[in-house]
Amino acid sequence: MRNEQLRESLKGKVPLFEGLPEEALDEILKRGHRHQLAKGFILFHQGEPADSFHLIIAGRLKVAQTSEEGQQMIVRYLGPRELAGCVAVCGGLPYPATATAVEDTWLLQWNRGALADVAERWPQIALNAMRIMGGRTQELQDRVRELQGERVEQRIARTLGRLVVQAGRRTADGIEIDFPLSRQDLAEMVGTTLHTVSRTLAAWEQEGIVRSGRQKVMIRDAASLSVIAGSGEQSS
Amino acid sequence: MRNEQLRESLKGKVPLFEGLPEEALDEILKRGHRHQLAKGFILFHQGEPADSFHLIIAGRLKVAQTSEEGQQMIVRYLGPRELAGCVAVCGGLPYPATATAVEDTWLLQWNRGALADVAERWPQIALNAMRIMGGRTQELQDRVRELQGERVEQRIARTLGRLVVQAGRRTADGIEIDFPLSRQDLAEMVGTTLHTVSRTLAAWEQEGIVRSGRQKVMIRDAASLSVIAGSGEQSS
DNA sequence: TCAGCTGTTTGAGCTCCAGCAAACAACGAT
DNA sequence: ATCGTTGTTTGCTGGAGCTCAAACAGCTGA
Repeated sequence: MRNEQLRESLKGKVPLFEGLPEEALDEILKRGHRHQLAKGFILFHQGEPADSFHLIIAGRLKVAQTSEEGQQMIVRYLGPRELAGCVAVCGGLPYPATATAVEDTWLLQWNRGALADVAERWPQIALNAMRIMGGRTQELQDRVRELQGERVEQRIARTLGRLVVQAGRRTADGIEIDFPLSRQDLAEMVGTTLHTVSRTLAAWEQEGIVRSGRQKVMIRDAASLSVIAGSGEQSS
Repeated sequence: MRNEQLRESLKGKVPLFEGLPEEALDEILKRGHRHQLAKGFILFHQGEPADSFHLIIAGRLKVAQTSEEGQQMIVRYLGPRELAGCVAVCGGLPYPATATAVEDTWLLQWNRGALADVAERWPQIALNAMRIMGGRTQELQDRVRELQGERVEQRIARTLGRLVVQAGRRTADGIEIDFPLSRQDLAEMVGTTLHTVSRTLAAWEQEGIVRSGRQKVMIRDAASLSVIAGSGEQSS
């Protein structure tokens, strides 16, 4: 992809660079390093000092945290135009989680110094960064609340709903989650076991709400799904 | 309290103002408005536009979030030298939660404009703000992981451990949580019911790990507590 | 084509803990 | 002192969902 195309494809759509003049965007993109990561490879490890952050041009990353006892949790998936490592680099903290490519992924990378430079020239970037971090905090708070008060089925529905927004691809018979997503992955996002996820999806498949296969989920009836997400299905 | 005493009591201890020269601290404190909030009163409501943020001089605030369905969750308690509303104001977002005084509380308040001013003069403040936000994100991630993988007893132990650090007061027979904390409150922090909290504390009281009364918890054996927090007590 | 691996399904049992209920205790106000 | 309010204790019951187990299916590479 030529630089110009790249700029076009990103213009006005990257939250971190929102509100910047075009020449700023040009300059900033020029300073980033292009970079590729094959499916399955790790971009950074939890606990490493955060010396650079990454804008996803294409592909998808899984951000996951592991506790000392070995239990894993998926923090989120990141897609095109989203940032990996932004919270850590801005805060001067180690990476709080491990980022793995779940598809072949193209990135644009800046180191900490470059960020400081451009943030000084265009303070809007610092504001944007804080807004992004605030949004993430908000999301995590919501997730804690859900874990505390909602049933598993409801949480699976919510999680799928979010994935539809973040990574849904319209197809002939529904909206498909556009990257390989196993039952185990879904379980680690929701806070349950792959067994329960499997059973739940099977039940929904009966009702025609989803269709699913090996590492594939397709939503056929988003309305029903959001009813379940909102209230936890009190039917038969 | 005179201004000078105030400055002394805060110097070098407020995370947001870390690394600032003394004259900066002076100037900043001068621009803040003193402010008092009696026990039980609300500082700000969830959803309100965040136009000011607050440094706690003395007292304690409860930060809680309520979902549309009415279920409550306590995000955290804030004590002296901590900031309320910082994430929201910095990010230009509405307050994500409601802050209530659980004791008579003295505050120092700045509006958004004042923050922008001082952050422009001393950019270190912006960096500190981001580090604080990053830390909060980290904490919330840990909490999500705990909710997903740990038993209630373990989570209660962890929560008490954190409260000891944040608000523990050494006394003759142990460390007491230094503000009124009901079973219900603890339950909303942990993600369980007051019944389970009550039962768990009763069991621990048998073993001499805690002593508790009406809105009071005292830790007598912090070591045992952290063993439970770390591994979830597999004994008889 | 077959073997091996990884991911999925499904069953059975059991446990943790939420939900309901009712009594009890501490505190504050009159 | 007494009453009402608010917080706590404790028993009982049921069910959601975790755990263990085993079979099954889809993909990959030799």
